[in-house]
Amino acid sequence: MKLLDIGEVAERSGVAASALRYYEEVGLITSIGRRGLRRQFGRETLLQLSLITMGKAAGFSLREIAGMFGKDGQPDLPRGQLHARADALEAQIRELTTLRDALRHVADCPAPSHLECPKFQKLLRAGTLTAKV
Amino acid sequence: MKLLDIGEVAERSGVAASALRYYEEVGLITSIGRRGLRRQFGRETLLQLSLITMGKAAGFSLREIAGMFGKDGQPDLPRGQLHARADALEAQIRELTTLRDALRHVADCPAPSHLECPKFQKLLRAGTLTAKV
DNA sequence: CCTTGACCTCAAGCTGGCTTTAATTGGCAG
DNA sequence: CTGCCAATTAAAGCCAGCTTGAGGTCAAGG
Repeated sequence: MKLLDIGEVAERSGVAASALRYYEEVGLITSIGRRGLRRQFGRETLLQLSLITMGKAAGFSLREIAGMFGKDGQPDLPRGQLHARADALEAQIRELTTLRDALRHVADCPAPSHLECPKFQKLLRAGTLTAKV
Repeated sequence: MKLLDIGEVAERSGVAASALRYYEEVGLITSIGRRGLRRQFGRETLLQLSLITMGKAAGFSLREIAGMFGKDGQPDLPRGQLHARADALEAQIRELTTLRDALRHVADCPAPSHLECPKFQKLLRAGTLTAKV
């Protein structure tokens, strides 16, 4: 199995080498040896980085991501917790959808004041996070 | 129009008073006067905070949120840019959906190594962020 | 053999987004 | 009028997640 220098991993994953070192430091990924001083990474690291990047995009912290997948990319958590995560994600997806619709509404609605527009207010109230206005 | 003390805004919006002061400092919200020392907020602030909270949940920075809505909650941006935002959100929604599915897969799939599982890999590759593995 | 350039370590620094602390102010109930 | 208590300010502090810089190492190519 061909090993990868950190530079190659960086290039192929789009994650900066400094960030990769940081990820290793905090235990998110593992290098499987050195060539001289240089860390060598296995190919599976690229897949792990896909997961990490995706998790980050999803708004999870590195700790949370580590907790979801374990450093080898295998799940550490019991199924129930993984499902709970998935459900939380679904809630977030709904939030995002609301926001997207709100944005589109704002772009298209000719009303002078959006905060007054009933349609807009309804959109806002659709969000679970909405305050007691 | 009844004005609100910061404490009342904090309670009703779920945003800490210190955070509200911070938001005002960076221009995200505006108080419309003082009663003695105390800031007074209008009711529209609550709606603005809904937007802000939602935007944050969506992973936008405060700067970005400010740019989307302006401090009065009205859009600053031309329609095209708002639509572009909405489209970006949609992309993020797809990412999240992929992640959610990946999580569910991991929870349910009995395969010993998920990184090897073709179904899982396919899920990963569905994400736009996926590296050149 | 020598140079080069990619990598190394460690420490410090930075940005964002707040929170905390300390010392003060002032509206309002009694 | 008194005193309480919520609110005020400025400055410092904190966490995450990296990046940057200085100074060092070493494998490979010419």
